[in-house]
Amino acid sequence: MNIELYLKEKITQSLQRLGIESFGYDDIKIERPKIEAHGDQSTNVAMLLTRLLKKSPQRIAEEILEHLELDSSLVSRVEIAVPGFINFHLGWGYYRQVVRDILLEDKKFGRSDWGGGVRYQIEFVSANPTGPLNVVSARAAAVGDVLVNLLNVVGFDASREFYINDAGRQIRLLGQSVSSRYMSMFGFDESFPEEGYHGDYISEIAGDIARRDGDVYTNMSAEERQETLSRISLDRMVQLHQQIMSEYGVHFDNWFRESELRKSNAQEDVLALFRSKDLVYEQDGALWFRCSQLGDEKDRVLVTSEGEPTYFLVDIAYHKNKFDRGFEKLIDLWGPDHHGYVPRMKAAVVALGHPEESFYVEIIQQVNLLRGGEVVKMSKRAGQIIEMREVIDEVGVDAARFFFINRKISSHLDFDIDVAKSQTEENPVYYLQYAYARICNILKYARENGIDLDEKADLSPLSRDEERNLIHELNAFPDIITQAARGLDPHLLPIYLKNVAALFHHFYHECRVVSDDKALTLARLCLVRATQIVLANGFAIIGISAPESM
RNA sequence: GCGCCAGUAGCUCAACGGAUAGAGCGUUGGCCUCCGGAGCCAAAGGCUGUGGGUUCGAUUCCCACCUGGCGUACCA
Repeated sequence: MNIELYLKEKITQSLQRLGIESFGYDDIKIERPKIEAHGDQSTNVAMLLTRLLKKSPQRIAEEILEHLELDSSLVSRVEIAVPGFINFHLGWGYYRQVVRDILLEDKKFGRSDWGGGVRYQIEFVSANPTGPLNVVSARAAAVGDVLVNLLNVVGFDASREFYINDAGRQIRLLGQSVSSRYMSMFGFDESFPEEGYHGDYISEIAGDIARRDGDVYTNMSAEERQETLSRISLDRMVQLHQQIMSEYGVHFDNWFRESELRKSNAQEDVLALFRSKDLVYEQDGALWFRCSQLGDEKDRVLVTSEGEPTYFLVDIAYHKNKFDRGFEKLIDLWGPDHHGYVPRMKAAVVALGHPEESFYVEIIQQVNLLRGGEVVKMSKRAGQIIEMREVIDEVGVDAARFFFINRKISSHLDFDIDVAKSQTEENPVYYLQYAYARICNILKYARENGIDLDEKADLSPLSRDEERNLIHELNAFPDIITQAARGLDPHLLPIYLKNVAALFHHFYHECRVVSDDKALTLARLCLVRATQIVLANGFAIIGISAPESM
């Protein structure tokens, strides 16, 4: 049952009895106080009414209480606290019901239909196929994946998309870079492009091609060879990206190729639409978009004076394509180097005829890798890039995902490799998984001693504070999920799960589960099982494993 | 210059506008005859960068400033 709705309804009734009608009931907050002495649920309603009623909050709270009718098995005590809070202490009748509900709902506990099936698309990572994935991509992958999980759990219809920039100048540069390295392996000197890609992986790709196909490409014209090698290299990079995402547990619903978009002349449709709305003009031989009228700081070029569509124009066409596919809300996760790009893209979405709120950009802030307490310096030009591959190979998928989710996505993240790979008490991932493994062990131990979990067992033996605190926290799970989804704040989940694990460990140390007291054992096994359900459901959203033993 | 992000315990970070600002790590001291000690308990540690404002109430919202990171293309 939802105790917050129950209390809100009762308070509303009380207010009506007091003759208070014109009041924003949505502003009434029912929340869990931070401090135990303040009860299990608390409301600020009396404080909100001070200006309207011109009385002290305490006086108002007293009047509300006089007209409040509550079920005494659910709410054991109600108090008024100093500024004017009304604090509710919940009863065991309520707590037992919570455990029952969790056992009954099992994997569905935490799910809701709050989102009403609205179709979301989240586009993330979308790294250029001209090089290996870096650490920011790893963060974006974890965040995007968890966001989609969260949105789906609360009843949206969300899907994952990876955009492959497989067209344009950078792909030509890729072909030229590989071609130059390839040729030098056969003793030919082909100039390396000025803005080419210098990483070791370019030589590796060239070497692989040389081993596989020999010198067959040396006879081609430079143009033909570069074109061919570019296609081979591209396919290979995309394949590598797909493989690593799969290992990382991120399964995109769609890998969208820019080249397909270009083939369909989608840019022309955008230009035609913008022309019809008088949103473009020509100047200095280029075609400009009047985005300064739509919130951007200046107008931007859509077609260069060379007649080439800009990346921006193609990107507009891509976002139009997303809407055309029926998505109602788009979320893009971008790197910090693209935040200046947000206003123009928002302008474009509006120009396409969609409401501004239908398009969100979340900037995934940068990641500092730390090793031995020192920031690992990364320089793209020098080819010193820590690859996503190295990180997940070194620290493992569970730890990597957990650490990337563990921060607000708008915050810079210090990723300490030593901590992430440590298998000690320093590592919060193990703290959570240890709680889960311990639960599995207790259930196993009980079975071995002839006591099977009975989900219909009498729960009245539960009476300790440690039990009640744990149940109270378990009960917050659906609310945390909703909050995390609504605010696009995946980091709330690790925080919450750490609390659950801590309360469980505390309970474990204070309350012997499997004992000679059969009735108490059965009741506590139900609580242990309920905790297991919450941890498992939380792990599933974060995408980390739930080990039965460690 | 303009824009974005951040500034909270020694360190890494939390805190839908709420009450005495919380965790983890690190430090100090306790707890295994007992379902897993990868655990538990306790102590110490703070003028929430600075100054104003809005509010019954501000770490949170607004303005100004300081510090750090990033961005500011007819590149992608």
